Amino acid sequence: MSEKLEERLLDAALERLKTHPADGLSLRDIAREAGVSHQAPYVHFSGRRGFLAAVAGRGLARAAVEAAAAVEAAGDVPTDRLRALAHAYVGFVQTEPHLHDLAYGPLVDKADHPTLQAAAIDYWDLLHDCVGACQPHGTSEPETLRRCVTAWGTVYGIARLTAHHQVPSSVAAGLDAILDGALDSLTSGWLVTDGASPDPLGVTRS
Amino acid sequence: MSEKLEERLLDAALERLKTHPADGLSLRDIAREAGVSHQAPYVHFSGRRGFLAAVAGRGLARAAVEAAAAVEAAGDVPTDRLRALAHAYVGFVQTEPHLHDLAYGPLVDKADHPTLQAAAIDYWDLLHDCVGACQPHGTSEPETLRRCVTAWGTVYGIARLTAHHQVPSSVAAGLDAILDGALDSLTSGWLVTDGASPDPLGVTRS
DNA sequence: CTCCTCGGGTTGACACTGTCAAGTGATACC
DNA sequence: GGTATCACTTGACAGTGTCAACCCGAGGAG
Repeated sequence: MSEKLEERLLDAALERLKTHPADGLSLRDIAREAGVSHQAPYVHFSGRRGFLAAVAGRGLARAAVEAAAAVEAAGDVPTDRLRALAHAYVGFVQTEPHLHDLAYGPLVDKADHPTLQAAAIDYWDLLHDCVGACQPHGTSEPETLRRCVTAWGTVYGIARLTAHHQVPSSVAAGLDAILDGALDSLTSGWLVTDGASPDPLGVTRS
Repeated sequence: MSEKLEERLLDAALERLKTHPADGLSLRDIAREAGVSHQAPYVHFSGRRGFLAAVAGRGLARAAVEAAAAVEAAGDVPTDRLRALAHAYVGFVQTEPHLHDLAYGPLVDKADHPTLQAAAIDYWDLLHDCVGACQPHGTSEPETLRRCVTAWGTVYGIARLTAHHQVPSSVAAGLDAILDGALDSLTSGWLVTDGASPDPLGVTRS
């Protein structure tokens, strides 16, 4: 009873998400677990979607903080920082796949709750910073954005496919190697500025 | 009334999936639409999960057939075929994101229905063939599998992120360019056989 | 022809869900 | 003291998935 009810409900939902997918999550169940009536959540949230969005926002915000810490701990080399972000992201998807699905899936819209929107922006900014720092001088902003999406998509896809057991387990076991290989491939491709054709000899120019 | 009820139910569900996400799909609603009682689906399917799995199987099987046709139409050059597969996959995710989510998401397990399992295997085999044909001579099978997962993950991630409007719309508009760039990056990286460090000068050896 | 089985479908019930409407009680303010 | 507000409860309603029982027509066995 120490915390406020609003936070207790969110934390109970996050706890359940660790083991159960989001679509089966019941407002009444959460309320029961918190020892309040089935209508209590409606005082703090605008229906089920609003509640789920708030849950996703809280969870994603925490994940973003963890990821930022991992990036900081990785030192100053841009590719090391990007790699740390990628591994943090994969760890997030692996340990909390249902939360990740909720935050970036169709059950909820970023417009449903401001904290979700804010957390998504924080995470995106982190990605943008890490990818941007890996770009050679003179890379245009649109190209950087495209590379952000490519990098995110790559890590996202690999992480989600393995988290939901869609790839042979023998392959999933080597997830880290796959991820590192994909990142190497991405970053080495970035050494070429946009529009230009591949020019391996240009890699050393700052 | 011409078709069998089983197929009418599946088709009605696939139709609804084109516009509504799978988690809100109601068995009773589907049954009503087909003009039968709310219990009729249980004659043919083992509960909701079994029904959803069958729906996903039917939809994924069709998508696999379309993708295979697109690959064939692309000619004989391996990278062209892989590119055709990637674009077909992205088209599938873009036009039927909810069906894709259902087939590869946590709402359903491949073990829930044999047709889903078979369709998933067909699609995977298609991927494996296309990726395998792009590998230089002597690439080990485990390495090929890893590259399958990397390629699938990359395309899957980029497609799903844009389909669910998680990236800035200005970037999503250039989806094809992003996809082609990612594929170029992947395939050029594959010109190096596994274990060896990057060696740009070796790209021409067969 | 009668009897029986059985697959495809129906009806009815149950527990459960999200959500609307109204009520309650304490706390803060004029 | 009165009153407005906030956090919460109680009660209802429609809709859902699922279990159990029933029904009915076609097909085969005797």
